[in-house]
Amino acid sequence: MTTEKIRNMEEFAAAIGLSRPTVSKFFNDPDSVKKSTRQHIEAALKTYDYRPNIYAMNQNRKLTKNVGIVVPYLADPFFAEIARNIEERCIDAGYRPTLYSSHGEPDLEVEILDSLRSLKPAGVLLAPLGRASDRSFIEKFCEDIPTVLFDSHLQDLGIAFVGSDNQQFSKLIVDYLCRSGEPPSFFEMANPSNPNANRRRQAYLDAMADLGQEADVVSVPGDGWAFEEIGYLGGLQALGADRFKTRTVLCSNDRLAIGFLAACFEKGLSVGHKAGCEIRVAGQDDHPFSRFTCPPLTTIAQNYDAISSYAMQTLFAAIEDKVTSDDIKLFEGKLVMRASA
Amino acid sequence: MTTEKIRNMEEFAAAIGLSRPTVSKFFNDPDSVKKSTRQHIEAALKTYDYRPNIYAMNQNRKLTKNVGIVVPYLADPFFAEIARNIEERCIDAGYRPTLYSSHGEPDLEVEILDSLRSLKPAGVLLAPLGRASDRSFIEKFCEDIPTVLFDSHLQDLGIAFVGSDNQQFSKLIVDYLCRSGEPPSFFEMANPSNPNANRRRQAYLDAMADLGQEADVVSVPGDGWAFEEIGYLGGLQALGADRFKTRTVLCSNDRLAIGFLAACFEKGLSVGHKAGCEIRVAGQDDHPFSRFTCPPLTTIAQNYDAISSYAMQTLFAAIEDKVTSDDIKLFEGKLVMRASA
DNA sequence: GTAAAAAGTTATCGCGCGTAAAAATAATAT
DNA sequence: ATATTATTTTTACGCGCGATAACTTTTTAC
Repeated sequence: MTTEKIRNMEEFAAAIGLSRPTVSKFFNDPDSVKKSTRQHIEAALKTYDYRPNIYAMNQNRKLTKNVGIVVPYLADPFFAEIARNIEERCIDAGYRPTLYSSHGEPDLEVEILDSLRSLKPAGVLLAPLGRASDRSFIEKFCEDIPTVLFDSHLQDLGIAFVGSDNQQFSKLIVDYLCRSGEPPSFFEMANPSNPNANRRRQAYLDAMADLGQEADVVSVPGDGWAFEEIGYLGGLQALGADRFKTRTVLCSNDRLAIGFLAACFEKGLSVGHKAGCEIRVAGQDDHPFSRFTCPPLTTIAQNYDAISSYAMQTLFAAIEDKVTSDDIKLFEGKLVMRASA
Repeated sequence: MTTEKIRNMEEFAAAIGLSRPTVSKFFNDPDSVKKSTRQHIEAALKTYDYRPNIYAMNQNRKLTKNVGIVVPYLADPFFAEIARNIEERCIDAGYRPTLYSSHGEPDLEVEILDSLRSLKPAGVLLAPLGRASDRSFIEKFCEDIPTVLFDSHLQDLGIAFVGSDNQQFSKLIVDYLCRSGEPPSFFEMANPSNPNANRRRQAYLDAMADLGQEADVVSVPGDGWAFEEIGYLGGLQALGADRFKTRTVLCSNDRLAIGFLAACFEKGLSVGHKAGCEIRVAGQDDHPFSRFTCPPLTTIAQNYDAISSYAMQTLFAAIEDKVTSDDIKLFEGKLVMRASA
């Protein structure tokens, strides 16, 4: 065990009797060296625990294997889940993902993108803050670095956008609710930063019009990312003031619905579609926790897998082929019927 | 607007008529240059949008400003929240945090720590996977890089451990439950990877013994990090088989409790401490969503702020003073009384 | 066994910056 | 005006690796 600490590739190469360029070639593609030397290196790797410095590697490379993932709010399990999904796919594809959260703050989003440049990423998957984002800044960023947007669409930015078909989401759930009972009121926060919220409201209005029903939108105050609390407080207020025209409430998203359910509980309203229940509640997203609410939340499931998978594919295609296919891919949601509506 | 793109510090220095070392000094400490040149640089910084490359900066520095944050499972809002808290504190302290999630996989934890070395971090805040962690590997890592452990304690590793006083947690909630009604049964998963779970079980047993009550531990199968599902499925099974000796259930943690609440709901059991309720349920952690369960969950609140704050302080003290104070800091929890128990 | 192909070596830049010592310039004191 | 001190500049090297060109050695082919 002459385990003198190996400090760099030079020392490692010397220790195993090879030249540095050969070792370098090996790390960039193990098959680019002769099989015997490859095995030699691989064996030596277990004796001397040496690893090339990733950041030094990337410094002078024309194309790195880095991928930046930026989400607006990581404490939201939806983004945590989708980030996890994307990270795994990146790793499997041989890339090195680095995850960032804007924590709901536009300044931080800018800061992240700025420092992301130092990483020289091959590409970036960005779920922007939405309305609060510094559009012109992101625009510049997208010009320099292949960027696929997801979740939140910023018109004409990035090489592609991958998200959910909010039109279809709201249409689907409105149809279901109307078919199975009373037409729904729509519950939302007044100033959503995420543009999806606006599309969902509009889709609700359209769907209701299609069915010849009278729409009823209840907007409650609140901004930021504490959706459960907004849904809870707003729900208490709206229920107390009897603002809903119907006893069926479609929430703009699941987190709002979770807060609204808590408000219903506090008001002593029994939620569900069964006989004896006083109010039906539905959400949109199929949030990881929606299965475990009381009652379990009826919702429209985002296709996590499809979104992250397609976003990755698009990005990799762009990286490898330098295609700038400015397309928009929207995935449909699936109705998930549970006890709440 | 002679906005020729500035590519590096060399070009930037040349463009503003200074030498690179002077500019370099400025970026490492704006006060280390004359006030007039400092103002000169700061003004120029707005004309030419140049930023030093962070990774190149760190390459040849004895002490970087990088801080690694590693959590076991980021899709758990508890870790997401504490990570957010720590990240903000790092930024405010002038450090650059980078966040990693092991996604519950020991291999990935090792991989993360390995690649973290390339970052040359000044220090690392690590919440290990726990039982599943590669202890000897982490030990080596801690020898090389100042590391503060949090949440999950690995004996004798790192320069310090910061976490919650699980003894006190369980004692507090057991006392409360006994005082306010029937003594609790303890609901847990059979093979928790997090060592806190074991401490909580033991603390439950001790607390019950202290009060002269008969303990009742119900362990349900399941491993991994899908605690809600484990609590839900296990809860259904345990309730169905009538395994609980009492009608008061203390869950090992809030996520398990959330799943258990869903099981209770499905079984038609009304949860709460009010008259007419059939079962009381309590958790431990004060998970971000526990306020919004139906009914809201009575629990013991972890002191997020104190934990992250103290962990940061300890790490920075160690970085700056090179103190290796191998101490353990446990924060007490606060009883949060809500409707569920 | 010899030529051609493949693989490895040496050598030298380059990436974008930190760092340290020596030399030059500027600001302040006497 | 000279000495003193504070800043800045020059110069030079280092970090850990990628990339390329010109050779040399080994392997494969015939």
